[in-house]
Amino acid sequence: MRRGKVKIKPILDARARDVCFSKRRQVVMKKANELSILCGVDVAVVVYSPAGKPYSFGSPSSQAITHRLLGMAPSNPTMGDGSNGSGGETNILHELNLKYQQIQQENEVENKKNKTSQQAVNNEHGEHVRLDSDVNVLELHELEAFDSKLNIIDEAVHLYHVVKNGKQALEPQPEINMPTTLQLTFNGQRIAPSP
Amino acid sequence: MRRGKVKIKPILDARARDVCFSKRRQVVMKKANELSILCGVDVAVVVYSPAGKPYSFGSPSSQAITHRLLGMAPSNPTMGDGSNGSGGETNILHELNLKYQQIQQENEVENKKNKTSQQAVNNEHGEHVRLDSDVNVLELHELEAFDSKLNIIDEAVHLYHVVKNGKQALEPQPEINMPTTLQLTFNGQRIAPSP
DNA sequence: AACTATTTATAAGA
DNA sequence: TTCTTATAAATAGTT
Repeated sequence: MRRGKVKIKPILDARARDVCFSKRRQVVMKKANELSILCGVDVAVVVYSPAGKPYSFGSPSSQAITHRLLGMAPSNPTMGDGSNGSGGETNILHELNLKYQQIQQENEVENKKNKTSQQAVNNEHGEHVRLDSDVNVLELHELEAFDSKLNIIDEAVHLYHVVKNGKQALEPQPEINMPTTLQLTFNGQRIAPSP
Repeated sequence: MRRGKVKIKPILDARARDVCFSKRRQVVMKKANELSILCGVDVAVVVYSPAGKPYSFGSPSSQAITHRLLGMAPSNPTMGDGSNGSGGETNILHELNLKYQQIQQENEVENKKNKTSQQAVNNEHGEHVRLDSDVNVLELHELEAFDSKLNIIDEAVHLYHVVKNGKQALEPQPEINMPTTLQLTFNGQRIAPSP
């Protein structure tokens, strides 16, 4: 495995290419996210899969719009210091990105815990069991972020429809606003689609 | 040096932040370039330094990808590749629909993983306990949805921006299209600066 | 999807 | 700023 360094040239095999794409795309997005958080800068990434599906990441590239959507005044565009974390206006997207990163870190921790202590506990049915002490906290974090996310996207998409098709297009919104596929109802209610 | 793993949080020290930015920016650009070459896909990256200086990378060009994302005709028909020539323009709605399908698929996968019914129990310490299978699934589930959510937000917001302010609203940002840092112009031609 | 040998990337120190 | 270095992360191929 991995004999010698890898040559950067087009991968001909479709399967290998798709696998590589999937892995590397995640890494690019992850690193873009890390860069935006670590350095507090604007980052935007758009990637198209070999099949043509778009993936994108943007930290405060959509910051202004987000603030607009939330009815907040756009933060001062000339932030020379860059240290806006003093506690004034909160950058929603940046916070969400931070939370996202936090979730990832916590998730990694949890995964490692699971791996190391996989033999933790089994209940009488032989099913794996573990304490949910910090699990609840983790879920709360995720729920909060998820909730905010849903709200923002709904508003963004909603606004898009209004601007594009006019106000009469509010009700239908057949394609986009349908949370049909995502049965991830949030808001403290149930989350999983419960198969 | 490098004791323990790095925690992703805003770097307060300006110098350390600049150094980190410089290094990580190069890496993001490099990996974006490698991704575009290895998998033959379109990639665009825009990064603003802490000082506000823009750096960008794009496989055909960040502008072309932006146009593709918006379903606009490319400015210069340089190469008539068969990617989008199948018929008609790829509009944002279609792209968003594809993304939603993707989310749906991901959710379905996670749901299948989550088939085992769960049940909360209490351990000998009286602490609340539950099966971790659904917890893990739930975490993954939310993370994936969260990630996808970010993507959708960015695109929807971007589109909203364009529709609201017009196409020219994209151009006035002369910084974005600057291929400043990486001169890795790629098109099947030369790729790496040949170290 | 998990594993692994190897290469890269990273942050701090010099 | 560049170089070094100990450690972590990423990678491609295999299983």
